[in-house]
Amino acid sequence: MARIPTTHDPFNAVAEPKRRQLLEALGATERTVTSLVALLGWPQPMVSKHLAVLKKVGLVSERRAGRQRLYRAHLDKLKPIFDWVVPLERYWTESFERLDEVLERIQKQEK
Amino acid sequence: MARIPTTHDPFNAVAEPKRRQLLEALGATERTVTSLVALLGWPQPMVSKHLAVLKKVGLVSERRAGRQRLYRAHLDKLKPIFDWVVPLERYWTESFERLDEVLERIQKQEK
DNA sequence: TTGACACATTCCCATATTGGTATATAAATA
DNA sequence: TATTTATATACCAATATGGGAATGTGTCAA
Repeated sequence: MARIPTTHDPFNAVAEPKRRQLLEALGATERTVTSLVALLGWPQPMVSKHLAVLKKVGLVSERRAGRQRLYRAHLDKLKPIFDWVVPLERYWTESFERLDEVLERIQKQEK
Repeated sequence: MARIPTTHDPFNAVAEPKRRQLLEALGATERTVTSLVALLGWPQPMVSKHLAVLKKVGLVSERRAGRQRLYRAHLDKLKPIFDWVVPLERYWTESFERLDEVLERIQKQEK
């Protein structure tokens, strides 16, 4: 077997930083491929190919309008990532630090 | 170029579900490889190899004790993922739904 | 010192991926 | 109809992965 395909789930799809950028560039607005090319400064096939990956995972959808295609982000598809990582935050949050570390910092501040 | 190495950052390291399981299995407790093998039921080399990836990204650290190695998770290294995904939650949260959708649901409830 | 134990590492294979370049497709326009 | 515009797709190269099986390494024990 090999590595899990990028189109398998949101985790793998957004592991590529360019695809995160793409989602950010889309934000809440529908955009044309050309507009994304202009915005990001990438070669057009690169934009199309990354969009294709995002589309397979459902992170974007496409609507045709004449010769253009309008892409829209569906960020709710990131929920699995959200749901996985958020509960783990408590492990690095101050409220769960070891008591002695907290006390040590308080002492420093008192000096 | 090829795909970004799994050891490049937490996003790529954690895109593999087995590595997420491993982190969950570790949780807040230090564990031995053998203990993880028993807990997860995977072949030992598989556990070791996935741990090696997590270690390169800093998501786990290793401590030697006799012939065993004790692994501990460092979940704070997930912060980049947390910081990226959490601000995007607002896009699928009810408070940001389109007004007409909200109204439509309210009407249904009134029936 | 030899063996058993805990774990890491190597080798092999099949498979995807990324970027770049070139080309195909479809729609609008002259 | 011929051409241009907007976008997708095919092809190529280099690289890395993950699983399985085998083997290496270091440490404790008899």
